[in-house]
Amino acid sequence: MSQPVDSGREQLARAARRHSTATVLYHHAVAERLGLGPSDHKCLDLLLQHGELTGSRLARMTGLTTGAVTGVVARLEAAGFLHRRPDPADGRRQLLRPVPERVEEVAAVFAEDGPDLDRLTAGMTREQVDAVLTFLSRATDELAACASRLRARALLVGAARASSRAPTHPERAEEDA
Amino acid sequence: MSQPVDSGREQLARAARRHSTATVLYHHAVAERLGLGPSDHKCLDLLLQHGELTGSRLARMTGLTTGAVTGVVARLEAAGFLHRRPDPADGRRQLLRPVPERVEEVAAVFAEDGPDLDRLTAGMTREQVDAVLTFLSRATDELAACASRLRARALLVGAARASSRAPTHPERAEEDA
DNA sequence: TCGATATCGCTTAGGAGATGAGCGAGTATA
DNA sequence: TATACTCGCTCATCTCCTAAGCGATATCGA
Repeated sequence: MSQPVDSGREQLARAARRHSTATVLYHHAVAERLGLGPSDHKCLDLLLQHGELTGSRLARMTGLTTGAVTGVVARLEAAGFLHRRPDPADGRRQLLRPVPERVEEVAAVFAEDGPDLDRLTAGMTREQVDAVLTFLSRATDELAACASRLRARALLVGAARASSRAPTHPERAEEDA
Repeated sequence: MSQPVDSGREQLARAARRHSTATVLYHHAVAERLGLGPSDHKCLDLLLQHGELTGSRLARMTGLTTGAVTGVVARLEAAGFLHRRPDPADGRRQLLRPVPERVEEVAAVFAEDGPDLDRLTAGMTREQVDAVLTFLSRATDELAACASRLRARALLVGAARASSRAPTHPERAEEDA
């Protein structure tokens, strides 16, 4: 292996890649455990992190069409994970928020069959944990930005193919995640 | 907020959760960019990390049925991402391996629209980067183990429902990922 | 103030992809 | 050698996503 710096970077790239794959597989397994599809779980996750969202916002964040989101919301509501109410400020909108009791069940799955954070940081100093925290936070922002870039580019290609005529499709990806 | 320790743990949990969601969304966006479905991308990822796998192993690792894997392999092969050859040691098996040239295209997508690792670790000492590396590595193992546990449990439930008669379904999840 | 345009969530038709079951071929075990 | 298992594949079926378009509401411009 070349210099320690390059070796370290490659090591990190590999580790991040493997971690990424493991995360995706785990996320899918959790969804199945909850009796949800991957998209449903994704949306529920976003809902838990944001507290309250509209359907269109959810569509923009996930890259799903509004039609797909309608299905997701219907399933999540039927399963009792989600409560919806009309937006008092905008008659077109629905405000979606997770249902606390059901959310606790989700949290229970994570507690029972999720990674043990204490074990992950065992033997680390506060400074080292902070470094991990910084890395995760930066990576989250980067990933969200990259995903939005990728989706925006895909839309441009799609728009070029269909030329003008904007469909129901999300007009532009959202950097927020 | 309570004690700094608890606060730190919760902070880490939240960061990990957000990072996880962002990862899943990014993974999906990359798949679309490559013209692949999420499962296809997942399998390709595993193939890239392991070099060569059999179909049944892929099914066990992803939790997909063998029927689904047949479709995944057919699509990946048609798209030129994958080469397959019969296992000389076992006439039933097919050995699947990624095609180098196409893999470079995938790598190009990551390079162009992937997170910049240097920026993520900017300002960190070697020791801090090592901490991140340790965390990622441990988390990867934990996630793989948890996913396999979840899937194994789901299979038990399924087996209890269908009682005996094992289907084509993956008999047990694999810890390896 | 009022018409034009956008956005919201929903619906529908159609298709892609996953499941679940079962098959023949090949391998391991008794 | 006979039996049980594993491999990858096929088929019918189902679920979920896309693409397109609709009515209702909101916003902007003249």
